[in-house]
Amino acid sequence: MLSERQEKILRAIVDEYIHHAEPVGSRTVSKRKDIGFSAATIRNEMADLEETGFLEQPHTSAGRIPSQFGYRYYVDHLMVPRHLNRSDLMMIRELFASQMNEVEQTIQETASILSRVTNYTSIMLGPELYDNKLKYLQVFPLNDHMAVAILVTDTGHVDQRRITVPEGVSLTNIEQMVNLLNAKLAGVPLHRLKQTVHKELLEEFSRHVENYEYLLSMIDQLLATEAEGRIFTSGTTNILSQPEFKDVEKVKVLMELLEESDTVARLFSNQETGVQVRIGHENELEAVNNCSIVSASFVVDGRSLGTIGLLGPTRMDYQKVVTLLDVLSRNLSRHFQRIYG
Amino acid sequence: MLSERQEKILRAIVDEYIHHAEPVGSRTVSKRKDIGFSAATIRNEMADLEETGFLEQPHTSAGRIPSQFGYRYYVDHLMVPRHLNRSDLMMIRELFASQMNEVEQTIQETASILSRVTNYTSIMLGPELYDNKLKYLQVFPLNDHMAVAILVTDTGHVDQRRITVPEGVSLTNIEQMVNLLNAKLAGVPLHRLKQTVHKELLEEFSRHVENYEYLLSMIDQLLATEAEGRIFTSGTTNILSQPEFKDVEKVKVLMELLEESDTVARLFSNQETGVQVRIGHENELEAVNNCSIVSASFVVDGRSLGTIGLLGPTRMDYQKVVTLLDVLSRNLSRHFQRIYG
DNA sequence: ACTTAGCACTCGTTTTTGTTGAGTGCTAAC
DNA sequence: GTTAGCACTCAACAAAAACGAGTGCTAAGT
Repeated sequence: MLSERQEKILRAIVDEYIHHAEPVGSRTVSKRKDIGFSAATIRNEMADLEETGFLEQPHTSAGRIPSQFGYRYYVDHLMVPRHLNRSDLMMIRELFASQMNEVEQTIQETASILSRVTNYTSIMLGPELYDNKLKYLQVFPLNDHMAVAILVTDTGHVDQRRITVPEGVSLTNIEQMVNLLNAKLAGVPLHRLKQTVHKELLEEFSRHVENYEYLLSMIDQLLATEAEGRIFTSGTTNILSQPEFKDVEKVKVLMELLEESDTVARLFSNQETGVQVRIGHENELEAVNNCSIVSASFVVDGRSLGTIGLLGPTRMDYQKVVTLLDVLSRNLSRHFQRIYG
Repeated sequence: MLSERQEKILRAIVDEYIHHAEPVGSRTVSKRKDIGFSAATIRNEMADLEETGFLEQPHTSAGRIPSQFGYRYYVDHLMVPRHLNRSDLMMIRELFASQMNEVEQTIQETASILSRVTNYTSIMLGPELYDNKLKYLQVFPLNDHMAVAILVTDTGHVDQRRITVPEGVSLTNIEQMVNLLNAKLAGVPLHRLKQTVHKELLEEFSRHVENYEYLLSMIDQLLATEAEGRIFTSGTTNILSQPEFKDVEKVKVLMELLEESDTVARLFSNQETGVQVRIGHENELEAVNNCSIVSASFVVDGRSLGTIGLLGPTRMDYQKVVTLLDVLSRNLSRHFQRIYG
């Protein structure tokens, strides 16, 4: 356990390092208002803190920087959630006061604000459409061999896909099919559509719909569950402003990671309630072992609808970021609750 | 005018520099198979080429690098469009052999291939929906105060938006409205929808539709022409592999530029037929004065449908890039022609 | 008249050496 | 238990030296 004085010193060092990105020396700490001890005393404590693993020394004659363990302690016990400043609050107020009907739009703009306010890279995972239920299905023919299919889900998401119409299928055929599908598939989760058709409806089809063999390929195109682009990022370039990423090689690793959507999804998915902080090695992926990821999910009717998160160096302004994500996720939850509820 | 020998030398230098990114010395040139002169002779010619502005010398005792003027001459007169290698050709074949019904998907995947094959950043401008004509309009109510509107255009593009239903508007109202709008707006270009309603249809509305005042706000939401995300990029991180961008600051400038979609659209828009090469200062924007942009547009029924382009350092593999863009744009044109035609 | 070997010279890059100063650990005094 | 003082360490910066790729010029060769 840390003494009160040690905590004071650790907090001071983390604060200092977060803002100046340079090893903190004993003198710097002792000069702070909230510290009443001489540099020498601090030095002794710092040596202890290093021994216990809270601090590290880049080299013998340098100041100390927090270890990842130190950050963890800071986040868990030392930091005081800070109030947001006026202008940031205003931005958020305005965002949610404006009329945003589209889920995607809301998410994208939230991400944008988040990255602008924090100067980190923000990432948002949109809702999994996966288990949304089909509400309505429609097909518009475009010409002899092409048509547009539209799937509306219970949450109001619209999925569209262009499909090719097989030779020998008439408009009436399509209509019949669509009617039948609508009657039978309403309420079925998207990811089970195809399965349901193949297992339960084929027979029915053969009885009610002419030419049904030709229609099969069309149905399959229609019901394919697509790999969806539900990831939104903003402020990717902010990474470039961080001193820990002045080396292009490091930037590259991160950027490439951000381009792989499944990796990002895995990295940011967050089942917990409240704000979650993952520091350095607490992240599975090696590429982000010197980064921190802070995330929070937003919830409608008790079900997680998506996640909102930030990616930055381990030297992250946790105080600010945590309150910000807390506020934003609550706002998002409320916002979507109002739309869906 | 350049002598044949000078052309040979210039070509050699550009080739060499494109592949090794380092100033080319007289010895290196003289050692090439296609050159039959001693280093001393080359040196003399090089001095001349520098005087005429085709070459530059980073400093006194370094080799020469092509000037932007030199690249221009190379592109216009010296380079021989190279055949694509087998594996690249295969990739392209496969791409267009696969069934791609979605315009967006096609474009995105083409961009992806383009960046992988070239190791530059690829950018594609999708079709302007702007003057597509409305084919069909539909509204699905989601609950008492929300609905989804779907607009299908003559080219088969589907636009969707979520709208709020004003207090006091009934389902019947909506149906009436949609029917009337469909009857009156079919064939009107998207960007003139709103205008058309306000100028020509308001009176008609008041006669045929109950509660039409309440519906007005809904119509406006419905017909708003949105700023569309028609830009696709791929391989942004490739920039980071170029030696000319080993300085983070330079990367930052470019990356930030790539995040502004209107700037990108302006930079890449290309009205010409065939492949267009813009070298360094030939680009208006200062931020890309040390970059080259090569682009080609694809065409359906004589109308440009979009542009496909590459962003890289002025030291770009023009031979490869030009043929590649040529092939891809032709393929794209043919592909879309088949779908739309 | 053109080409080329030879050589002195230039200048960025790399290596070496020297200097500085922030910061430490330890000791001894308070 | 706290703090002033001091010797010590070591990265960072700067100056100096060595290196070498490449040039321009000259003079000899064809």
